Amino acid sequence: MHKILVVDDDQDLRENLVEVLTGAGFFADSAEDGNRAIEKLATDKFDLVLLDSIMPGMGGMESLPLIKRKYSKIKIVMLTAFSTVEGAVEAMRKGADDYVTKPFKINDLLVTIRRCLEEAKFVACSELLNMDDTFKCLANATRRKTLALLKEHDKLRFMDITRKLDIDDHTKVNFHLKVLKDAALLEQDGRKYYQLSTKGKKIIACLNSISST
Amino acid sequence: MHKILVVDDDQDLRENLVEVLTGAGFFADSAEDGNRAIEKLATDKFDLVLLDSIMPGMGGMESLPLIKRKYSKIKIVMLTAFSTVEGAVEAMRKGADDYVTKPFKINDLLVTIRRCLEEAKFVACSELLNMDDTFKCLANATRRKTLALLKEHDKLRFMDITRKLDIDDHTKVNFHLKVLKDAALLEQDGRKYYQLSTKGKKIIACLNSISST
DNA sequence: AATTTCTGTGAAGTAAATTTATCATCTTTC
DNA sequence: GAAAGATGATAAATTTACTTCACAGAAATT
Repeated sequence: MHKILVVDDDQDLRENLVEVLTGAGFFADSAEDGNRAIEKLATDKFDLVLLDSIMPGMGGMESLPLIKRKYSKIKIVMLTAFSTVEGAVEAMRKGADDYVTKPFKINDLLVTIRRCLEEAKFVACSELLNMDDTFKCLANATRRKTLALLKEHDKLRFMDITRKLDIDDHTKVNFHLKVLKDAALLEQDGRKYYQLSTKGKKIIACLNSISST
Repeated sequence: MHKILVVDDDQDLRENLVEVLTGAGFFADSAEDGNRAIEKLATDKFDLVLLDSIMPGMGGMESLPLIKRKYSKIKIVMLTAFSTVEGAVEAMRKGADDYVTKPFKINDLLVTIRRCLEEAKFVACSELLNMDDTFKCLANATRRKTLALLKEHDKLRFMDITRKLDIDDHTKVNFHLKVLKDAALLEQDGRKYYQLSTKGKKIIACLNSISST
């Protein structure tokens, strides 16, 4: 069962939402401002936070990046009364997963919540642990360099890669390309050009986010 | 020099923007709808796309996900006249990096553009290639499992880890913990509890994003 | 104080990954 | 159609990663 934290200074709305969410099959708890929310998040595990943007004490806009940074997998839906395009854009830039304007139809909110949770569907660690080939592949600098090359040049032929890697023995490159192909990080088109597969692109994007932050 | 593609059906605005952007030190080109934009992106490399949301032919909302999926590293700033909160949220959810409402002050737009490009600043591949220890670490399933365990339990002692991994020879676990520690993915506090380091947390978050999408 | 559990080291052996070397085929190009 | 370069398979040699074993001090239990 998914756990949702409702953060709003309006007690009526808070209690109401908790009731509705409970009725909709969620576990729901609530907090009256950003500080209390962060406390609750520290002790209890939640899947999603409904966050009011303006509250006495710490507001949603302030607590949003704090929460997102610490609990990156928790989905956050901003709930706001005085909504502007700028505010929405800022919230999304800060890491909100969705943004709902008050007053809202409760059904719309439920749809939004379900969609966010669906996106969060987390292959936990079981799948992560099965990515043995992928990680073994990435363990080698030559192969990572090859991926980087293909990221930059889109398509390359065997000897292009060999030369760009500055490796004189082409059979060594051949070995690594095979490993990469077996791990499905790259593929060859009809003309034998090597290119990143979808999986490969995803990995590269991810790796860049590791090293850049 | 950064290359920017202006996509708008209004010829005046298009030419104007290209001129201003060129004056501001960018290379700028333009396209009059989504289809033409996608064509231009296929032949030429761009760093950022200014995308009008409503155009005859393929609009920005339609082309946005197509562009983002194919060229994940290109930043996209939506430019829109009839702007609503819902529209802004939808655009951001679809992968826009920012959202500007027409009419805009040219200076505000430049600020937005520069910020987006700054964020895109790509540690290229040099840094990525130096992460040898990190990747070698992740190449081993036992070590990944250890990271996953620590992600879940925050702090664990040596024998806790050994038992949870269901490994009878504790010295084997010791070996892997040492490798993880050397790669700075985890650390020990004064009481010898093992926990994820900042780097380790970042890596784990990243790995989850690989497997979940 | 004696005993068990926890935490760790280092050497030596085993397994796996990588490199090197040898050879085969397939395309272009002349 | 022969020569030259591009591509790739396979096996042996080497390097690196991993496991096992023997041992030992610290901390907790009895």
